[in-house]
Amino acid sequence: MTGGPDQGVEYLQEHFLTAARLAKVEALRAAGVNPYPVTFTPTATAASIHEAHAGLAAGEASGDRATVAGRLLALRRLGRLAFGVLLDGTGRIQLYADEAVLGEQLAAFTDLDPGDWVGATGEVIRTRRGELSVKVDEVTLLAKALRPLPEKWHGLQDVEVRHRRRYLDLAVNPRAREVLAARSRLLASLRATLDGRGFLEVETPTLQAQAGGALAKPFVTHHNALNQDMYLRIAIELHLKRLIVGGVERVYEIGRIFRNEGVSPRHNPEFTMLECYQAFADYHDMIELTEALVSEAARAVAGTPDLEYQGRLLSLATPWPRVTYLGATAEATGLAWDMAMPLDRAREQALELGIEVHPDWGVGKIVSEVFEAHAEPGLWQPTVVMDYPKEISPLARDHRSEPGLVERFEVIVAGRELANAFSELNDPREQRRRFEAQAAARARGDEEAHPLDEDFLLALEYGMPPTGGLGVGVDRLAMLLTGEESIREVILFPALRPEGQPG
RNA sequence: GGGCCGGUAGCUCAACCGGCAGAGCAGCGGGCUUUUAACCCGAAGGUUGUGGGUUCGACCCCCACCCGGCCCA
Repeated sequence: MTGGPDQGVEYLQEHFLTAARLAKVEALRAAGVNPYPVTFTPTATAASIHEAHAGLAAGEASGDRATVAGRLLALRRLGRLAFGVLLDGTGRIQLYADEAVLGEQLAAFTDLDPGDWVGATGEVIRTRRGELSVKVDEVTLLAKALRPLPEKWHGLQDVEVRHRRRYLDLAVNPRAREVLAARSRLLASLRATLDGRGFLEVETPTLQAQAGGALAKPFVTHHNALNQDMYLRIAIELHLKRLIVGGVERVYEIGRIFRNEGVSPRHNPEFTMLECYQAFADYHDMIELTEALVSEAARAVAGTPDLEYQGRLLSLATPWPRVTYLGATAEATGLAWDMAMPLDRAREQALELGIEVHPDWGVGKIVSEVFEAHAEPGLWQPTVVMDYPKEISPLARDHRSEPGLVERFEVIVAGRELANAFSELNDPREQRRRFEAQAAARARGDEEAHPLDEDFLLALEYGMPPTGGLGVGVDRLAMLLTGEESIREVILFPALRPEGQPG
């Protein structure tokens, strides 16, 4: 890749493209013009002008004056007149510059470069060719760009550069702005739905002495003053439950969590999770809440629950079908599975299906591997999969009627997990036993097993009311609602390796 | 971690079997008073990701490495 950060001051002075812009900066300063003035006050936006003058006929002048500010995307010079394309936060508006109006000042306009930030004042007109424009009588350079913009027609195509320099992607590719805006509407919708139901939004620690609440490997860091290793959180769960213990009966957090896993089109090491907890609720209540959150978000972002994803129809319209975990696994494999089956038979069936079985695994863990490999990928339309094995769910309450299972569901959409929820385990002694089983797995070398969290147990011992809890993968939801197949397209600055040093 | 594909001018892309590395846009000079991928004329712009190797000669073939994309585990 060229034009990288390795190319500093010398590059700007030596390269013919940037040298030309530097020369313009110096010429402006010599003429007493500040190429980086302190501020500027526009009176209109591209969108407000288009809205206010939609009815203006071609060749007509509106009589209205407007001051706009934005980035110059293109400049077309035609002798004694010129046209510019200005992009502001709302869209594009044409600038029309005429020597008959500007006189000597036309040069100030035609000396601009695409990429420059510009303010312009003039009458709103529609040109003979029908383009709504500001007929410029005053132009101000707001910030000089020293580097050229990517190609105006093809935009910026290189995926790596689009991600490393997202500002360029946003400047020249309208799609980048659309995705950013869609994600913003998604977050606003999630908050509105929860706020409307009386949930309080909180922020809990991302830097923790112990990383719990999920089965995943954490990032380790170090606190110098305390001389202590710390972990970046892998879930929000355990702190929000402490708040439920304290009597905050409806609480949520939308926050970043960190998992030390490989990167892929569907995994970024840091990603955004919504978690919410509701006292006096169980997992049935959380199904309804999940449906509300997702269907409202679809309406806010896409305007409809009926989407197209990866070329296939995908309807988020509720209610979603409910299936059981064991039932879905049985249907996908043609084999019967239950928690009381002999371990040997579970192993044999898994091996038949090509699943490699670890000797420490119980029936629950084996079934979960089978489910993930054979059942989950086939679930395209949103499906509520209920009643998970206890062995893989150390924080969920025992099922009220099914031994060996817990009251937990996941929503699977497009073959992937979108949401995960439980009737929360609130018996402190049972929670301690679950943690102890996890600690044993950890001692056997399972790096993803849950650590025993005494501080969380202490909280539970003061009493947590019956509670339903829910986690929703916000990035995955953003992907569904925007039709993007890579998580890197819905994260503004996805994790990338540092660029290699040349030489 | 493994396999496949890619990295050429600021950007978007060419370059046949190994034989002088090109174009469009952007930039520079000139022309042009209704353009919107403006147009016309002219002159420029390159460590072909990095480092080795083979060869009379390498963008092209070989080896290693870096970055990215896709697939698999």
